Amino acid sequence: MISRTYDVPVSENETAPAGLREQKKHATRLAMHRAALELVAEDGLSGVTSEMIARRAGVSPRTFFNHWSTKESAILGVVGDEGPRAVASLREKLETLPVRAALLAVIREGISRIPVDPELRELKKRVMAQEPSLHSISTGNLQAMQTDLVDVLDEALEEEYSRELAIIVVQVSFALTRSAFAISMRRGIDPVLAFDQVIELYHERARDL
Amino acid sequence: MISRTYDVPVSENETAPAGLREQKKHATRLAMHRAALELVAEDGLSGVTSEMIARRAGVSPRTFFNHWSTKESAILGVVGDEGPRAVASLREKLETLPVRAALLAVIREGISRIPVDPELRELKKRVMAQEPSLHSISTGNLQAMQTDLVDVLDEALEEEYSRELAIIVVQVSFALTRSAFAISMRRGIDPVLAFDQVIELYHERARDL
DNA sequence: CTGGTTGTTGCATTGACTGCACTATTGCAT
DNA sequence: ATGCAATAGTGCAGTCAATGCAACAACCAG
Repeated sequence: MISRTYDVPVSENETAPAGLREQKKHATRLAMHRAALELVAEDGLSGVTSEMIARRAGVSPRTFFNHWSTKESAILGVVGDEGPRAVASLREKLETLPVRAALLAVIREGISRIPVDPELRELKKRVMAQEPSLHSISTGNLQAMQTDLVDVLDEALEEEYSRELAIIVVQVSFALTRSAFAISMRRGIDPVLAFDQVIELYHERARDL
Repeated sequence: MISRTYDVPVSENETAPAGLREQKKHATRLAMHRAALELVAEDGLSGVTSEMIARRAGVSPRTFFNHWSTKESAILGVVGDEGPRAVASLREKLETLPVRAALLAVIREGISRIPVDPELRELKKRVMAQEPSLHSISTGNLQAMQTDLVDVLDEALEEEYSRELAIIVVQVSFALTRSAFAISMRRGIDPVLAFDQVIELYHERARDL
């Protein structure tokens, strides 16, 4: 069978300790992610090639692209397709929660699933600060899922302009998410914590500006 | 002097009829933009190369990249750096308006500056619908300006957590902008009109979901 | 007409990314 | 333990986006 590209999250505390095979694969992935961050921190995004990253991680250039679909996704340590999980989770929560609350809960869940390697956080913080173009890419990665969520909400809301409302609610919620990431990076705090603070600030103070 | 990349908006009703030179340049730009949209509508983003676009537009491949920094920016007909103008405008409006209103006014101003070619709107609508990855890129282009606006607001707000509040307000405002573009594309209506509707929906209905 | 400016082009090059065929490990069943 | 199937890693060749550079052509101002 053909080897494919994964783009699945990097983490140590992954579910399933699994076999030796999985472990090695994961170690390779982590090595590449770390190498990517280190190199970019040193020489800047444009000063680093996929080949350099591969070399420092001790793999062939081809292997690099078997794991990451782009150079940038290796740097960001991205984040496979959360879409399906998010959709299911949203459907479930909509049975007991109002729209906005349900959506925010789903997002919070997603954020808390991001692995937090204390070693890499500082590195990533520095990299994100010095390479703004990565921000767009990072947030772009979320975009895919948004469409699916809009569909779910559109279906759930049975009002007039439900599609428009769904779009707005999803966009605004992800705006809060991006704010949380920005603040989390800026202050080096846990993303979930930042998210909670953002929600509070938004409700208590941001509305009457 | 060296030829540089422009990435400046495509429009017919541009300020300054200018000399023949300007006219030709503009015609070339428009031809490329149109060619890009047409080709992508026909064969999809990945089925189109920069060379094909250049050929259909009747220019050399090199000229293509003299005008557009990426293949995608030609498709989107992107929009040069509105940053400085937006910053100045925001500073001015902050003297008479509250933060959120000032920001929204600046954005509305920016949207209304986008040229609206009825011929191309339909084409673009189709392309955007069938190529979701362009959405991320389109919104990514706005991201650059956001940082600057955050700085201005941070400075203007003299509260605690002013930076955090500034981030949130800007992110949310741009979320509304993206919503407006999405809806504008979806229904084929004027972006400014869509923006106004979004603002109203947000205030009147989206808050209590 | 003339010279300076600016848009256009060709050429060569780098680097991201992919398909394919092949090797090397590992997991599993016998 | 041994052999087979599945999957991770590799090498290679190729496509295409994007850029620097130098020559060239069109325009514009005097």
